[in-house]
Amino acid sequence: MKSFNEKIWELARKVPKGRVTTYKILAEKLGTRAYRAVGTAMNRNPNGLMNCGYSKEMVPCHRVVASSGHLHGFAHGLEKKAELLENEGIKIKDDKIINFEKIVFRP
DNA sequence: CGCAGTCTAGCAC
DNA sequence: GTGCTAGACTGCG
Repeated sequence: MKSFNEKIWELARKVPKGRVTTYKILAEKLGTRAYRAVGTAMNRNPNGLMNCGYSKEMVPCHRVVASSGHLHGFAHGLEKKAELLENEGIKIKDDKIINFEKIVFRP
């Protein structure tokens, strides 16, 4: 039985490059409504903040945003998060994802 | 904009 | 070991 936290990373890891997901979706997939717990798990993810990027075992925290497509808190700073997303082809404007409904990954 | 609901992790006793 | 607080959220008033 994987830990709650492990499940979160597993789902987040499934998000393809150039796509994003939301805390809500992840929580729903886990069959819970603890959206906060999802964010907490991400913040405490043992993969290491520096691994929030381009390794296969990574957990792309920067691809996980609020349900409204707005960038919420990020340990590295929202500017860093926006930078990573733009690097994947995702446009960010005023800390918000453009065409969010088009790139959001919903299993 | 502000309050309540839900779950985990961390700190205190 | 048990209990309480805080937190990368969301929905409703």
